[in-house]
Amino acid sequence: MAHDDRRLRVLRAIVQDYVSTNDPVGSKALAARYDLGVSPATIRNDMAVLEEEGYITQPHTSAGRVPTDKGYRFFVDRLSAIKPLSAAERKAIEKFLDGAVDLHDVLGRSVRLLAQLTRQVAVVQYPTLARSAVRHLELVPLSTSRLLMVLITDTGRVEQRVVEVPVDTEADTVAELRTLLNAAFTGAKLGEASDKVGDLVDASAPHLRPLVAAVSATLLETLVEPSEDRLVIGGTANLAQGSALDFPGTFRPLLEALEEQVVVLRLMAEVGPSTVTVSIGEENEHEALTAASFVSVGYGSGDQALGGLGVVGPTRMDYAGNIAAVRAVARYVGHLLAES
Amino acid sequence: MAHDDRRLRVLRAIVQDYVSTNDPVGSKALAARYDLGVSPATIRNDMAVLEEEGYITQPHTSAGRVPTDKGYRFFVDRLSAIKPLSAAERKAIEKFLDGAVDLHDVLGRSVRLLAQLTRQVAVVQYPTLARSAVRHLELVPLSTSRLLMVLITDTGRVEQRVVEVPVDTEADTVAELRTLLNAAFTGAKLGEASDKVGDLVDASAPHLRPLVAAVSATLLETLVEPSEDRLVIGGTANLAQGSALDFPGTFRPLLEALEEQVVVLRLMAEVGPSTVTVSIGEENEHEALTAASFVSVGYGSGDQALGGLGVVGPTRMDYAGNIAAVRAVARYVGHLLAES
DNA sequence: GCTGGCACTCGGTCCGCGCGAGTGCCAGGC
DNA sequence: GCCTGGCACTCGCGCGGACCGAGTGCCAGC
Repeated sequence: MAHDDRRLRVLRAIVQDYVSTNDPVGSKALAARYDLGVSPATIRNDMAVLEEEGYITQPHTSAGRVPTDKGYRFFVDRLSAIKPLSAAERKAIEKFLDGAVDLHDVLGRSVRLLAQLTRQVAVVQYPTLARSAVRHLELVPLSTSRLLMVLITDTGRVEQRVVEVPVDTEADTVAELRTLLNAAFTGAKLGEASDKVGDLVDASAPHLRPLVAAVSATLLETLVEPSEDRLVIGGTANLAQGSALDFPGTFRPLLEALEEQVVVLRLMAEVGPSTVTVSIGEENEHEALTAASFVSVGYGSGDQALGGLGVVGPTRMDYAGNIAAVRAVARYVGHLLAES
Repeated sequence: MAHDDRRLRVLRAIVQDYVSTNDPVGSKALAARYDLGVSPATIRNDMAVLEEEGYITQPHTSAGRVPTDKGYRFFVDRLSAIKPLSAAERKAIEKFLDGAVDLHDVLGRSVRLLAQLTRQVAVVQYPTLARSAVRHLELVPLSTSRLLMVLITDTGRVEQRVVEVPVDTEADTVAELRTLLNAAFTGAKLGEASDKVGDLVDASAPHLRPLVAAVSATLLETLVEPSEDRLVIGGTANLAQGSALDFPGTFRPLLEALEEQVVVLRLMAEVGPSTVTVSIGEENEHEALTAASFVSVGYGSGDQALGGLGVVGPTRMDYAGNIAAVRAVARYVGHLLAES
């Protein structure tokens, strides 16, 4: 009804106002700045209801209202149209990401870009190995009993491991082994590599078997932590902005949690491609993030995300803008990775 | 003389006290806590001299004294014995760095370790490519006109670049090319690679020449920014510690400068192996660092540093401890890199 | 040349007060 | 029935003054 509708508009106005001014917002200010068509007194009544329902709260008596996590959640869920980026912004994105020479460069630029667009802390995950495919597997002899295995994926990741081989190995054997392994693995998703290993060992010539087994084992090891998950973080300077205002006490725990990576990776694990996930304040399980919001999305062209990226900031953030920015950057990153 | 000697002891006591308490230190407190053998009044006289000479200063009248940059410099230059790390600390270092699987892992652990030992922001530079030697050069055909060049160095760095080749190329040709390039470059320092390129092109079979030229050019491109210099930063949370106390205004500019990397890299460019460099406050050219000190050293077993590492913190830091920690970690990193 | 004493300075903290923003409630009007 | 204007009330914030104490510089005496 018209009733609820107005209340929604009031809530929206409160969120917008608070996000931009960082001051608890009162009924008079609302009436003055937003064309709600009613008097402050009416707005007060609505605000009382909104407060009772838990969408807003007063920091103290005789102060204005501030959205609660629930209020932000409601607001975010009703964000009808994602505001598209301006032409200038799109231009900036292209210009920023263009000319990246490799994966590291692409992700480094992305994180800087995202931090700059949103003025928040940006986080970009490397493409997961499990969902990448083998482009090439290289073996470099280090000594007769040690090989350097270098895995190159189609997403541009490179992992290297030293393999201790059980028997002394000559150059010819290594070449044989390399050919065999590449024939078997090139083009295969790493997540499915473990299925192939058994058969591959059985099917190899006897003198290669222990070698195939050793290298395959090392290959599979790259799929577990810590190498599997890597993260680039940027824009932490943005935290120092209104830190005192936005984060009670200090934001040290937040920085620590970000450096831990684990926390962020867990959040990122849930993201799907093209659907932006927003988790707000107390919705975050980790304690250090209960005053923060996390906007994230997967990137990658297929149906399954190769990795995730997002921004972390105070719950008092420009959700519409950040969602748009995160989505746009993810799309570009997806394209760039598909291209190379 | 005994005179100057006592004054030095007073300065040292002031530095130590201020570092540990973060309070401007007065004559009475000094006399009480440090066994200087004289009364507060005498200390006051010494302090007046030290202030006149520019080693200490008062934040305001009726406050205690605080060391100036010059005071810290003097103190650092007279740090007679570097206090060795405790056995427990050495143990911790070994334990922390042990089991690293690759370069990324080694440097990531080092930066965390250093941040933890010093409670400052830690910075670790990747080994410079120019001073690394080629371990292997791999070429993976992407299409008939594009090759993926993967450079693997003896320091564990891996760089990849797409090479657009001028003519369509078949698998056999690529194999030839790979053999040729590896024969030429394997074991060579990258810094000296440019000398070889000319001769190599001339000496190659005519059908390979444009390919050799293209790949060599790309190889040399890896030696310039931005790929040449990479940095890992950790422990930024430590900045949030006493930030308000240690950094006037906010420490935002400092975080920004760290993220820029360029500033730190320039500082790092000057470090030599085994000689710890300390630059204090205003000695740093970059404005954001004028309230900070930087303790750095090169790592690497040879006579020339492969890269640098260090810590950044307020001028009010435990120089002796940080120097010891930085040096110890650098030594371990050097060993680890030499091993693999 | 060191020491104890003394007067002085001045920043930090606490307290009390007035201001103003903002609220809740109520009676009246569309 | 819902909105509106009016009104009394609450309470955080900012300001100014007073107090306190740490610390200093100076000086006379040992």
